[in-house]
Amino acid sequence: MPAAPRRPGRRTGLPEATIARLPVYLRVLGALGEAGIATASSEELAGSAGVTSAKVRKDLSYLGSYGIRGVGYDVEYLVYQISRELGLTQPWAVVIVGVGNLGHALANYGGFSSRGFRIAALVDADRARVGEPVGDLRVGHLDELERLIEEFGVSIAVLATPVAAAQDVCDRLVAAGVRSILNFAPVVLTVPDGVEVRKVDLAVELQILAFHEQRRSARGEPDYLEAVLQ
Amino acid sequence: MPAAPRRPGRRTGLPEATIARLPVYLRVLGALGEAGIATASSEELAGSAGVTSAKVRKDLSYLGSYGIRGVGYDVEYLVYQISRELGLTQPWAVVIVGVGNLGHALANYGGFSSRGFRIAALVDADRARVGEPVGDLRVGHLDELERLIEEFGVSIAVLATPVAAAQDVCDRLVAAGVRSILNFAPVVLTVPDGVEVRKVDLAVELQILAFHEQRRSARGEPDYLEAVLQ
DNA sequence: AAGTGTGAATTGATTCACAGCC
DNA sequence: GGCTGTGAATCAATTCACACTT
Repeated sequence: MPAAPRRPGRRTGLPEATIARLPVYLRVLGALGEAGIATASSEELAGSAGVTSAKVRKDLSYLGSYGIRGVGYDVEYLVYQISRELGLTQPWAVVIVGVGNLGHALANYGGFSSRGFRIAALVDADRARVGEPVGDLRVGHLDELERLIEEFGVSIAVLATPVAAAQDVCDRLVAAGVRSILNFAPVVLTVPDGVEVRKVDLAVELQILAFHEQRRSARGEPDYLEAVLQ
Repeated sequence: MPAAPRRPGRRTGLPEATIARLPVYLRVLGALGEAGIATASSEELAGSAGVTSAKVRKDLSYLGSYGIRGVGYDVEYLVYQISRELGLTQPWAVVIVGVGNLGHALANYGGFSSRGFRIAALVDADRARVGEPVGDLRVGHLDELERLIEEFGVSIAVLATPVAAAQDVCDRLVAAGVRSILNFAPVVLTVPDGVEVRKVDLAVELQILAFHEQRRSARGEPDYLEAVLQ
C-alpha cells in the first residue's frame, strides 16, 4: 500500500525476494575473493548460497548484464556491483536500543562492523546500566536517544527492548528521523508509511521448527506410503 | 468446511507462509486471552498481527472451520487449535551449541521457555567455558553433545558457533538424530533430506534495511515530516 | 563447449468479493 | 447486520528451456 513515487529513468525496483538474497551472494563472493578465486559460475555460487543456479542468474540479471557467457561472473566486479546496489559503499551508523542479554550480544557481534555497519551508540532505560562499557562504547541513557541519532547521523536502529517499551521507543525513533528498524521485540510495531521494519522473532523460528518436527513424528509408515503413492 | 480437517488421508499440510504466521497469531491470541477477551474477529487479529483480515481468515481456514460467522473466533479454543497444529502441546528439548555472546543471550532469553521449549543443555568447544553457570544450567563440553542429545531427548538444536565450526557441528547433530536446526552462523549448512534448517542472519537483515535506506536517499525522498506535512 | 540472460510456463501466495451462516 | 469461509482473480516468485555470446 505504499504509494511510493517511482522516479522514471531509474531501473524499476528489484523483487523483494532478490533483495533478500543479494547479501548472501555478497558473503559467498567475499569468501571466494579471499580464497583468490577470480571468477565463479552461477552453478558454483548457487552451491555455496544454497539456492538454484537459475535463481542466481535471474537475481543477478536484475542488476545488469555483469556475467560473461561461457565463463561466469568476475568475483571482484560482482562484489562491487552488489555492494553498490545494497548501498554498502557507504558506512551506516546504527543505534542499539536496549542493552539486555540480546542487545549486549548484538553490540559485540563482529558481523555488523565487518559488513559496513558502525554501531554508533547504545542506550538503555536502566540508569544502573548507563556508563557500562560494551565493546569500545559506553551505554548511554534512553533520554539521549534523539541527541545521539542527530549527532552520529544514525539511520538504522536495532530495537532490543522488552515488549512493553518497544512501541514507545519505535515512535521516538521515527520522530527522530530513523526510517529503518530491526526489531527483536516480539510485537508488531505500528509505523507510518515509508518506515521499514524488519522483525526477528526467535521464538517464532523455533515454533516453525516444532511444526515440522511434530509433523514428522506424527507421520507414520502409512502416511509416508500414501505420500509416495499419491 | 464439511470434510473433517484431520482425516488420516489428508495430504500436504499448510502453505509455508501460513505456518510462519501461525506463531504470530498464537502470540496475539495469548495476549488477548490474558486480557480476558473471549472472542476476536479476523479484523481484530489482523490488526495486532500486522496482516490483512483476509489473510487471517484464509490461514485459519486451513486448520478447519473454527470461527463463528457473525461473531469471530473463540480465543481460547483457537489458541488450543493452533498450539496443536504447531506441535506445542508437548514440550521440546533444545540444545544450544556455542555459548559465546549470542548463545549466552539465547540461553537467557525467556521467550523460549515461555513458549513450549526447554533449553536442556548448552555446550561449547572451549574448555575454559565448561562448568560456567548460565541461567540454571552449566555449560557442557562439545564432546558430550551426543550423550546430552540422547539423555534429554533433544530434537531441536540452536547453532551459535563460529562459522568455521558450524558444518562440523551440524553433521554431528544430524548423526545424533537431530532433524531441526536453527542456525545463527552465517553459512549455508549442507544437510540430508528430511532435516529442516532455519537460518537467522543478523547482518543480512541489516543489509536489507540498508538497501531500502539507500534507495530512499537516492530518490531524494523528503524527510518524513515533510512528507506528512505536504 | 560452457555458461549467461531471459521470455514463457508454472507454482505459490495474496487479495477480492460474496454466498452462507449466526 | 456482522463476520466467516472460500472459489476466482490477481500478483509475485520460481523454474524451465534454449537462443545467444565468448
